[in-house]
This record gives sequence, C-alpha cells and structure tokens, in this order.
Amino acid sequence: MKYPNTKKLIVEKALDYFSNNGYAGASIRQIARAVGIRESAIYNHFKSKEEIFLAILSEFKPRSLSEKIMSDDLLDELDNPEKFLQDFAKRLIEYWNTPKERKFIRLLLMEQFTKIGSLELSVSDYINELRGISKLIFSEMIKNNIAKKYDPEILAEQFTAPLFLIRTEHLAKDDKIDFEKVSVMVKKHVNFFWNSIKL
Amino acid sequence: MKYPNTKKLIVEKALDYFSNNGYAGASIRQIARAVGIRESAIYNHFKSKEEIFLAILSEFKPRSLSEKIMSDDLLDELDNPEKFLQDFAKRLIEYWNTPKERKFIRLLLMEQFTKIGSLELSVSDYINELRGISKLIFSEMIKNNIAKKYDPEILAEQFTAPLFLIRTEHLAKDDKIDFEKVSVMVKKHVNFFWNSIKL
DNA sequence: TGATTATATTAACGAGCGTTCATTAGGGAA
DNA sequence: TTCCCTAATGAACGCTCGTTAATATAATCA
Repeated sequence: MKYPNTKKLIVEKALDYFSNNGYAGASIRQIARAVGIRESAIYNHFKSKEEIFLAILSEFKPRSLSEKIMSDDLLDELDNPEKFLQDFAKRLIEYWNTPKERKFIRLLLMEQFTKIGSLELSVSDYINELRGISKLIFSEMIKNNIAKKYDPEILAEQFTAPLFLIRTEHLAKDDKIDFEKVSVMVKKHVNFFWNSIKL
Repeated sequence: MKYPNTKKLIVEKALDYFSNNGYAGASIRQIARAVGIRESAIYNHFKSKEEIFLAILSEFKPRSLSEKIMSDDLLDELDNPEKFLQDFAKRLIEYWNTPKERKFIRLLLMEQFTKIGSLELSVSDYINELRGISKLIFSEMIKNNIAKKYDPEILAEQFTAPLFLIRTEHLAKDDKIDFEKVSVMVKKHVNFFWNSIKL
C-alpha cells in the first residue's frame, strides 16, 4: 500500500484547529487524532508545533491575488466600468468564501497579535494586495476619463474597506451563511461607489 | 493599611495578557504575578479563569458609544455638516485610541471565533452601534436637504467601514503609532465621503 | 480588646502540554 | 531476498496548566 500524504493532512487539520481555537488553544494531540495517527508520528513530518504553523502560513503568502481574481474575460469588460467593478467584487467574495480562505482569515485575525503570529502575519499586508490592484484599476479609469479625478489611493480605500468589513463580518465564522444576502450587500456597495466616482 | 483593590487589578492585568496572548495563551500564574500575588489568591476574587474573562467583557458591552462620543457642542455643529462629520470621526478615533479600547479590539478580534469568545463577542454587535448612530445622522441630513437622498443604511456603511478598517489596522497593535498620520487618513476619508453625498 | 472576615501563602492534585526515544512495521530499490 | 528508509507506535520526560485545601496574616467590627 502506498503511504498516504500524511504531511498534507497534518497541515490541513492543523489549520482547522488553529483557526477555531487559536494556536495556543490547539494541541498536537488533537491534530494527530484528527489525522488518524499518534502525536509522536507528527514529528516524523514536522520538528515542532511552530513549524506546522509556519507551513500553514507559507500557503497563504500575500501574492497572486490578481492571478486568482483577474482574467481576460474580466478585463474585456473595462469599457463597461460598473459591470467590471461588480464582477471584480463578485469574484473577490467568491474567493474569500472558499473554505480555506474562511479559515485563513480567522487565523489571521486571531494570531496577528500573538507572539508567534506577529512575526509573519499582518492584516495590512493582505489588504495592501487588494489596494494595489484597485489603485491600478482606478488610475486607469481616470486616465480614460470615465472616472472623476480623485486620488486613486483614496478611491482604492473607499472601494476596499467595505469589502474587507464584509469579509470580517460574514465570511469568517464557520456558520452557514446566506451568501445571497452578502452578494446583495456587495452589489449595493459597488453601485454606490461607482455612482460616486463616475463621470 | 487598607486592602488594595485586587479584584480590579486582576481584571486589568488579565486584559493585558488576554489581549496579547489570547485567552488560551494567557495563564492564571502570569496574571497573578503581574498583580503581585500568588495564583491561588486569584480564587478569592474569581472562581475561575472564565469568570475573569467574563468580568472583562462586562466592561465592554456594546452600548453608550453615543454618550462617549456625542455632546451638545458637537450637535451644535450640525449646520456645518462636513465639520460635524470630521469632528465626529475625530472623537471616534481618539476614543478608539485609548489604551483600554486598543486592548479590547485585540481581544474582540482574537476571541470572537473561539469557544469561550463566540458566546459573548460579536464584531457586528460593536459595529452596529456605530452604524445606528451614523444612520440617524444621515437620515437627519437627508431630511434637512443637505445630503443626497441615498439609503441611510448604505451611507452609514460607507462612512463606517473605512473607519473600522483604520481601527483594525492602526489602532489595535500595541506599537507606538503615528496618530497624526491616522488622523490624516480619517480626514481624507470623511472629506471624500462628504463630497460624495452633499447636495 | 477579641472575634470575625477578607485576603494572602504554600503545597499539592490530576490533567494535559510539547517533545523525545526506543522499537516496530512496511514499501521501494538492489 | 536483503537492505534501507520512511512512518508508525507506546511509553515516558519535564513542564505548565487550572484548581483546591489547609493554613497564616491582616483589616474590620462588635
């Protein structure tokens, strides 16, 4: 019989426990039991609890958001700016709504202040990724004379902040959520935002 | 000599440790040492660690924000709406910047997902307080024909979300921060917001 | 004053923690 | 088959955890 990919399973189950109980509140024994092995077997794959934590974080480095969200068919819509923004926001919250991202935002919010988390986790780093993309979009819109000549950074902030708040409030907890309701909130936000900046 | 108010000291130091290490990551012994007593003496004042946690939360029930922020001289400025909003936002972040509120927002963000925190802590509950006040303000502005006839709830959301994000990013960590820089960010936000809704 | 009450100490408990070690089982390469 | 390496086990380590019990001390009150 082939070996199952235990290392991957450990990271997976560790994310479950860390994101619900916090790093300090989760134990190696819990994780091992969830994987289906004894706690000592964990140390064949990781040399410490901290190393498991860092292995999780390495999967969520702030980068490549635009790859995951942007695509050619989205960029084709740039001549219909509101539709573009709506679709962009829609893809964003769909991505944030995936199970792994929901777990990660919990981990990020929980551990950003702790000793172990503060070294590697920064809310700003993750939001800055989205800010950067947004700034590019709005700079382009201004250049093309379809949006008012505001500071693109402020526009990025105004576009981004309500989305991140929706993520924090509705796309973090493990509960079943009414995603349709969240979608409506996002649509209303983007609609208001676009009406504020369109020429 | 009179007894020092040990109970209050325990709550104070517990907030320090809980807000930096999380509930699970902080120990009764750490807290006791910070207070200057042995861990067993804690139990003369609280019957469990959980009771200390709940005592902290009872100091931060979501209410009375308007009492802390609003005042007559602020309401007198309602005929100068932008100045009113600027001063309102300024008082808000000054309040959020107090040491206790900085610690509490960390505790809230960290513990909202854990077993013990999820019963009593909800980010939405705290933001809703601000949303309610904001909604009242904007309803009044619309009625007085000084703001565009948007849905007051959306206006409250647009006004509130960037402020809460600033709180999360810049008014939570224990570091020394450049408060002047934060003030400028808030001013820019309020200015953009007002320009979007003014008649 | 003496009795009472509140607050502290020291010591210990059972449990769980992260981690290590010696040993065993099993799949891949020679 | 034999050898090796990976991955598992069970037992134990030293430590810390939250909590309790017995006891001492210091402030309050009759």
